[in-house]
Amino acid sequence: MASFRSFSTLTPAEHGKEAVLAGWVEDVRNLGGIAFLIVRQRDGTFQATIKKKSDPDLFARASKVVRESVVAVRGRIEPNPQVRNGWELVASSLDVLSPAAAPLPLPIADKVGADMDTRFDNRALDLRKPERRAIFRIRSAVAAAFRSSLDGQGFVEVQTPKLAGAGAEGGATLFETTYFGRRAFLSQSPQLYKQMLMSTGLDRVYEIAPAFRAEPSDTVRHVTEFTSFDGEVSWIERQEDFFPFLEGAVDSAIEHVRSECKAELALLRVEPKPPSLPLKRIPYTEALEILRGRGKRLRDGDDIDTEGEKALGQELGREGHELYFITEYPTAIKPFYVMTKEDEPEYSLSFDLEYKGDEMASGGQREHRYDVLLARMKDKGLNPENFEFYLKAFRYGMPPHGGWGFGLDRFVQKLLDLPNIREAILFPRDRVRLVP
RNA sequence: GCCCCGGUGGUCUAGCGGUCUAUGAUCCCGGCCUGUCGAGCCGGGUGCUCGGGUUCGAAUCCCGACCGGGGCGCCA
Repeated sequence: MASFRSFSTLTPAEHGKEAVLAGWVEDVRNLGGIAFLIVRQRDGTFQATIKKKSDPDLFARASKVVRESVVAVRGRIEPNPQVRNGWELVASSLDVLSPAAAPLPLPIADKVGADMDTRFDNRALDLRKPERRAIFRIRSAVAAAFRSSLDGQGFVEVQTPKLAGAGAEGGATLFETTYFGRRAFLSQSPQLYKQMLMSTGLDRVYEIAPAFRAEPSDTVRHVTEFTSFDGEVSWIERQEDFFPFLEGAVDSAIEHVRSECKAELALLRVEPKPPSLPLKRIPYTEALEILRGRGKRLRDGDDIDTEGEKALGQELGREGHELYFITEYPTAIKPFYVMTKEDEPEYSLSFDLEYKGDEMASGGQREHRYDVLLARMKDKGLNPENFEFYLKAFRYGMPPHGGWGFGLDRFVQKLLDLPNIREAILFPRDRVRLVP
């Protein structure tokens, strides 16, 4: 059995021949003696033409098709310069394979818009709009580029558990669930697991997987379930040693999207700028100086707040840097596993990767020395007993290593200048939305 | 969690004490039209989130609940 054809695969040699094409009816235009069905497929729309004179019954049925119904149209492909594609399907028969109910809960081809909430309540219909689907083709291209970039450099793609028996890094709020009567949590990060792998010989790993945060954040850049692109690399001598993997992956994603998703970018009216490597590195203390120069009051050791982060994005954007690292954050505001600078322990071998003034990734070199790690854990008020499964990996020989956690959804948002991270997620989860 | 703004036909909006048996568009239904491509023209259809209160009178003002948008905190 042959499947229905996509019209974009038709060749000029098929002009003049019979074909059956299926799709969604985007619009029905009945002009009295002639009617046009605008039928949408994955790559666009084609026109089916029905003449009353040649088949009054077909004409009557075609005129009554409810918009967004799925139909199959049989007819002859006739070249016609009057039509947008240069050809039309002159129909001889029409099957309504799945009629659409009316009215639609959401406009698709109409001239009016819809609120985000209405759209996400009817996401499957919302995604019928080509510009919505374009986002996810690009998202797919981004993930493919990440994979291919790292696969080519000896990385192993891994999957670590998303159900965990213990909380991870402390601070962050975890979703709690039950596991055959025991307490369990949804993973907020693969951090501890990917580090454990560093002790095994799987010394370059990455993972693209969901992460869960039970933080009641209500912003355009937070959701409770997001996709994290994590990487971890062993045998580094300094933090800088693994930066090329991350910036290389990001650069290749932008390049890949620019070359492979031209139609999607045009539809979304965006042109991501390729960065130039290596990306600019700005030490935290320098970032503070820049912000002080703009009149912001900051003391050494203060975290850079959202306002400051945006201001920095503007400042660096002016110099042509959309993507840049902020390095060497104060140790106090970083997790226990971060390695401190040897000469200035109040600062750490850590970084954030910023894109257009928004945080894409954070990471750094990890503390691989068992005793120091244990001490750091206690300093942070954590009970090492709860992390025994993790510490075991450090007790018997752990290479120096470092890595990152990178927000895929957030990256797609900033890449395409989407106003809200939810636009980059098929079925977003936030504080209030759990359905669909 | 805090701050600001908002909830009007299926959808998106105007109205912000009486002139609202509520505006416009889109949509849906019916009619006309043989080349539309944001099709056009004519007619019809569907609505003030909920609960209190103020008032002679509430879509409109006040209080509360629920829901939504944005900002902050937090972070990917």
